[in-house]
Amino acid sequence: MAQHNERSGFIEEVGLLFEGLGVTRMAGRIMGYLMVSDKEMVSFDELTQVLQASKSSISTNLKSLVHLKFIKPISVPGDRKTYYMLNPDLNWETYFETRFELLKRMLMLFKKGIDLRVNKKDKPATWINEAINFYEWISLEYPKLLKKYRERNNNPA
Amino acid sequence: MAQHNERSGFIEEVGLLFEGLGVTRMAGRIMGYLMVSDKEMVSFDELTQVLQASKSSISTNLKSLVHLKFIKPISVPGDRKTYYMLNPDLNWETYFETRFELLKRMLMLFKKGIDLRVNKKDKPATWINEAINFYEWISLEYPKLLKKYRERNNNPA
DNA sequence: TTTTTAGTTCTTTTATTGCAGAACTATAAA
DNA sequence: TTTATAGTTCTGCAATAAAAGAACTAAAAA
Repeated sequence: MAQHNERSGFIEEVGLLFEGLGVTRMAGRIMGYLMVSDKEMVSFDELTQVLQASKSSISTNLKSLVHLKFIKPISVPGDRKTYYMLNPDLNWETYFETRFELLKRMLMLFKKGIDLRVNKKDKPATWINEAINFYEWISLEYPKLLKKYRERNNNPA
Repeated sequence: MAQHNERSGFIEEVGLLFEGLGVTRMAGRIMGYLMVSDKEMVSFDELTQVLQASKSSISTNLKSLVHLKFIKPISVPGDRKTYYMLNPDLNWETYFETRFELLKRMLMLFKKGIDLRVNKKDKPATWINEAINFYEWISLEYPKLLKKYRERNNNPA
């Protein structure tokens, strides 16, 4: 990192945390920099310099962050540069809804597991049924939870 | 796979799904086999054979599944073999609570981000504050949700 | 039209990780 | 005590993926 201060530490932390979230460490660093930069939007070139990374890596990772709707590209007429900012339209509920897909897949799989068993009352069957019980419940409650948040925020007190 | 039937397909599916959950594909296959096997418990050796995998891979993955409390080793006196079964004591609420840790880490990080900003009212600050708003809310609701499930199941109707 | 700027895309390098094979350990059986 | 069984751990290999480097494209500026 070019500058060694609290911010570069923060940027690395975001990098590591986002890495565990499925994007690359570099994508996380970009998010981190956008969060602590004093500018509202940051150019491609600035990112390569401050993150000491290659253009190719920055390019690829910016694309993926745009695709995930984490950031938003800004183009200004008469300026060939593209700027990027944290996407104000990102809503976290929607992001969390993608997690819901995984829950449903898990549920489907457990049900298929039961179907494939000869004995549907023994210990493994009981284990699977308990999983089904939980996943069925959470698959029902999870969207409710997000809906509740959405309502609270769209109809503020 | 030794036998080509619906079950081996299922086992592969579990492998892929669990892979996305942070364990290895092989660990997922073991889970899959334990789910569709007609036996209540399965030996180390049986796993190497039915999954056509090396002893080392099976050994390592069994250890990790035991550590994650997904499975339980069973030893029988007078029998040197160790058997494994789906852990009846696994409770999914507890498993999901580990997800909660990540939520808290995200929240902490966003708060740190705000602290590091000079301007705490501009667009990036607003973006972070919205994230904080969401994560603060879900960090509060998430444990409630799991508690509700626990109560429903410990006090069955 | 030529040159510079800005960024993309393709190829190569490097690091990580899962798995196999083999050597090793412990324990029960012969 | 020796041998066979059951499983662990260490080493090496193969596959994957992130990032760098370099070649390429598009468009504005000179």
